[in-house]
Amino acid sequence: MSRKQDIIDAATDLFSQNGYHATSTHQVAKLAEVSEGIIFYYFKTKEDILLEIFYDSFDTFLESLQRIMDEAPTGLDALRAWVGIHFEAIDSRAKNILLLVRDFPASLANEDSPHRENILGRVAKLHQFLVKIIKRGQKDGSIGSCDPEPTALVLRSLLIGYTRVAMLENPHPPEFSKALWGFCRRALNPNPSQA
Amino acid sequence: MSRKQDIIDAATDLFSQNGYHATSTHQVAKLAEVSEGIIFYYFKTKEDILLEIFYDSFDTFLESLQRIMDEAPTGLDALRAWVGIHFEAIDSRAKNILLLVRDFPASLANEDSPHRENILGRVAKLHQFLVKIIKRGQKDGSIGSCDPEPTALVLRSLLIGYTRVAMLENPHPPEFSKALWGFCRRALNPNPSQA
DNA sequence: CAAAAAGCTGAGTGATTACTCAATCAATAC
DNA sequence: GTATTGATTGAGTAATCACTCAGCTTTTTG
Repeated sequence: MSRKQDIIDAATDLFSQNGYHATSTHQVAKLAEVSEGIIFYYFKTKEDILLEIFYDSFDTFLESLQRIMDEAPTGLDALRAWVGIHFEAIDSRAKNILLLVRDFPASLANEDSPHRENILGRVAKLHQFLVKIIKRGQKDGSIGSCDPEPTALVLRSLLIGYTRVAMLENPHPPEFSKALWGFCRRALNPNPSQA
Repeated sequence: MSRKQDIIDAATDLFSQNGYHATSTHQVAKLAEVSEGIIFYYFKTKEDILLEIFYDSFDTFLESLQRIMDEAPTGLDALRAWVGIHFEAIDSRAKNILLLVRDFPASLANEDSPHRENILGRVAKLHQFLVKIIKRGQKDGSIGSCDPEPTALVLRSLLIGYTRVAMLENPHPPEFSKALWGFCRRALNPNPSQA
């Protein structure tokens, strides 16, 4: 394994466990068993380590999503699989996801952050995937009629919030994930109810 | 206004704008037009300022929720009003909420944080409010049958996620908030659909 | 009014820490 | 075998920043 990967691994461990700010580059170097200097040979700044972890994780996530879309028979199935990725991350207490949930927002909120564009670009890509999935579901009859754009945003919000809550507050028993999916299914049900 | 409140106001401004870690106590003192020393006369540590802001905001939130429950005619109406509080916070770009959304998670994630109990206690209170609202809705027929505990968690997750997304990414146009509420209403519909 | 208490100041401090750099080592090229 | 390039080291540095404290001012109390 490359030195660079060692650094990323150690940083992911420490950042997710103790938080980005509470972790020093000294600690990262120690855990990765490299000198502190080399961190700054591979990364311009400490923040760049965080960003690289984020971009890598997100891009991997987008790739899985693409695979899911190709394999799922219906739009609703694709959505279920997308939701499932989140559950898996929660169950395995995936460090990179925990890291995102804990420490990411700060740099995003600043409207003048130089990373905002890169980040929002990836988020937009995910959003478009979801919109596609919803439209597909509406075509194949597995998802009811609704405006795909806002619905995609709602779904994204729900899963972000749920992942956050589940990872920060407590483990999530099966009935919670079942309830979440049931909630979505009812909201997206193609067969209109009698109001 | 008291000096202490001046400090809280300045801290809320700066923390929400630039982030907790990127803000120094020196800056807070300057904006509040007080000496740096007095910050530590009123607060034991910098973190205590953040916690006080959080506790105040959360307690105010819980009070509004109580009022809402007393006034709303049905469970579903109470839920709608609860959702509405979030929309108002987003629309007004409420600083204390932005602050929570941005900087809070870190101290929560550590299982051994001394604040974890206080925080989770308040969260549990909110959760119980929601459970009560759902049960009430099921009794008065405005909400369909579902397990109240997990459903409350799902609703809480959804609103946390939505507030986060709306505040960090972009303004939220009316059709988004409408879509969110429509999503909830369909998921909670008392009239079962034909599967 | 005197004394005590509370409120307030801002220069100072000690510890931390992201980042640098001159020097060494390893590998590749010629 | 020598030169060049890239990889790696770790001691050093400059800056930051949360927090302290001795003393001043204002308010309260008896």
